[in-house]
Amino acid sequence: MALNSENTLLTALINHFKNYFPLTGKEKEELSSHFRERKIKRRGFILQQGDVCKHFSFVVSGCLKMYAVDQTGKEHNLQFAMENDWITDLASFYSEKPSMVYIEAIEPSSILQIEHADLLYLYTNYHKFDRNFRIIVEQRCIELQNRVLQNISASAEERYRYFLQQYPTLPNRLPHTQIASYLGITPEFLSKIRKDLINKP
Amino acid sequence: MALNSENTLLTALINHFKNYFPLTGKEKEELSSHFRERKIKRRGFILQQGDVCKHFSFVVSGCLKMYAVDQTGKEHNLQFAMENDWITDLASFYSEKPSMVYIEAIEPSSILQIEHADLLYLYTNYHKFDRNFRIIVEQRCIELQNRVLQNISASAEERYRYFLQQYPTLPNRLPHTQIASYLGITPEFLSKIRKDLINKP
DNA sequence: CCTGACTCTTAAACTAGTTTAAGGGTATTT
DNA sequence: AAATACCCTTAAACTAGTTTAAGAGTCAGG
Repeated sequence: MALNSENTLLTALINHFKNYFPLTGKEKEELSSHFRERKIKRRGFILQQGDVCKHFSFVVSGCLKMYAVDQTGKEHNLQFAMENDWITDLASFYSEKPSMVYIEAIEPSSILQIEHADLLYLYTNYHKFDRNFRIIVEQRCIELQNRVLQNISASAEERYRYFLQQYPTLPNRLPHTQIASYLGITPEFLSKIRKDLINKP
Repeated sequence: MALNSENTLLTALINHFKNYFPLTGKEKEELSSHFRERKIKRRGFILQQGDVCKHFSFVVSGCLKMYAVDQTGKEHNLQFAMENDWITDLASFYSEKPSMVYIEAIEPSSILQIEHADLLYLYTNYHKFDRNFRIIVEQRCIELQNRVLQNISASAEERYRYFLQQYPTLPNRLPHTQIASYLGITPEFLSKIRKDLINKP
């Protein structure tokens, strides 16, 4: 497939890589031949528990969530992925074992996906893809470590304030139940926190 | 510096890389010229809050912890690093900004450290280092995500049981106050959990 | 050998967060 | 247009986890 300026999804990805080590012409061509565009409907899944996670996905537009479901049926949100975010279940993707989580679209979304074998091909043949994905994963690591720190040291109210700072647009884009699930509290208690914050912001 | 079989610290690192993409002779030589051995006393620091984290460290023996200190002076353990673990404050290391955390030896430890510029040199000149560190960071990411899931979905008792599975040797090697700090609970409550577990294991 | 600094435990009083239940609002489906 | 499902809030009763305090055990240092 030839590159052209009308291929807006792919140009979003190429621009994304400009934040790291920008791609050469040949590397861009490899992107276009190994990434596949996909539109996901609201409530559509790109991964279900029990399946092997076959793709590393880049979100061009929309919003997805990754979550685990516990024995009692409750959902626990591990990640929201919006424009220019990556999302995959790393544990399942590399081990090729069944995943413990779901990845579901919260809004209608456009994504670009690469399959496991194709990503390995890029890693093997282009130093730069190993490097750029190293950096992408490092940044995810930093985010996760901050979140762990919040979880072990901060109250629910502090965690919510931090969430608002980090994702200012999300409370308008998704139900509060989803945010409560991300913070590790009940929707009822989040409602109380929000009421308290109005009185003393 | 020439490689020889007496250099036990470095051979531990070379063996470690055999779990990923094993190193060539030349790459091993680069290790020996860019990693520096260090012995750290119990309670010795390799990073203090406010300093820039200058090293990526590989633990050959002993045990270190990374922790943040909150406004009230309480410590919150983010990571324990034992034999064959890596430890660094990624956020500070790559941004070269002051760190928010401490890294301190819990036991007398032997480590191998590489400086920021030297690691960039290895990344630039050897595809394999970018690749191996990508994999190392991915595994850390998987660990952190599991820990986040525990934090948002499981009770303190469940988290402690999971901790025992993951680090069976640690309760013998370090004070329980350290474990409580890692789990995000008070030492008093951990004590209660331990009592309960004896009665109904 | 003694002292002081940590560590672990127990227990009572407290607080942060959950559960259960109910009511009203707003989309989405039929 | 009605019906259903979902979402948000409130409140009362409950439970998980914290705080404060006190006592006993253990270890390193003078």
